[in-house]
Amino acid sequence: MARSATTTDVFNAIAEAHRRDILDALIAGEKPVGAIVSDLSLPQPQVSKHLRVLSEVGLVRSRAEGRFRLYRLEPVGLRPPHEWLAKYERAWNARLDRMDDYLQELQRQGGSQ
Amino acid sequence: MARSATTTDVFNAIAEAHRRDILDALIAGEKPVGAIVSDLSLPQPQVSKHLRVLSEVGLVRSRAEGRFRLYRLEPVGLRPPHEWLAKYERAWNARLDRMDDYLQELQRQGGSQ
DNA sequence: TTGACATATGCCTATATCGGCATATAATCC
DNA sequence: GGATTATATGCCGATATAGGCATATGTCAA
Repeated sequence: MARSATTTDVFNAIAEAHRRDILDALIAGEKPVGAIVSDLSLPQPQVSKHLRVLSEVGLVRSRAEGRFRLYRLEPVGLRPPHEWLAKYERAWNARLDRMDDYLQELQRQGGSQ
Repeated sequence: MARSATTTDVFNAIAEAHRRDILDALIAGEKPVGAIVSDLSLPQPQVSKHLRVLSEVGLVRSRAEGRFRLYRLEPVGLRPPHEWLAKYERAWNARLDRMDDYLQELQRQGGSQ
């Protein structure tokens, strides 16, 4: 077995930087493929393929408009990864707090000398 | 070129379900490899290799304690993906709001019949 | 030293990937 | 019809991967 399929898993779908860029480009709103291509300066077939992956995991939907194909964000699929990461928010805050404490401790010691 | 290296990129490191499981197992606190192995019922070499990847992207640190090796979470590295996803929070809330509106609209129409 | 335990590493196979390029499909306009 | 534009798909090569297994490394105990 190789790495999990991007097609199956949202986590794998957003592991690709270009795909994240595409999603970012779609935050502003619905766009035809060509707009994404010129936004990101990527070859058109590459963009189409990434859009296909994003569409298969449900992060994006398309509708035909004349000979254009407009893609729009379907952001709900990003909730599960966001929630998985949210579990760690406490953990890193705790660490930053401890770091703060440590820095203040250093400062206190430095100040008392 | 194939997919980006898990070694370089936190997004790729957490794209693997087993690695997410390992991180989840470490939320409770520092653990030796063996504890993770029995928590997740995975072969030990596999766990060691995943820990190596996690360690290389800085999501995990280890210290030696006798013949054990204790791994602990280093959660700060999870902030960038969390923040990237946070941008979309508004987007999916907006969508859920619209969905709410839509459902209420349906209900209003249904109620008036 | 010898042996038992804990962990890391090496080699292997199968596979899914990204990107490049050429080309197919589809819609529009002349 | 034919030409042009917009997008999707097919095939290819290179590569990194996850997992399996055997084994190396390291640490302690008797």
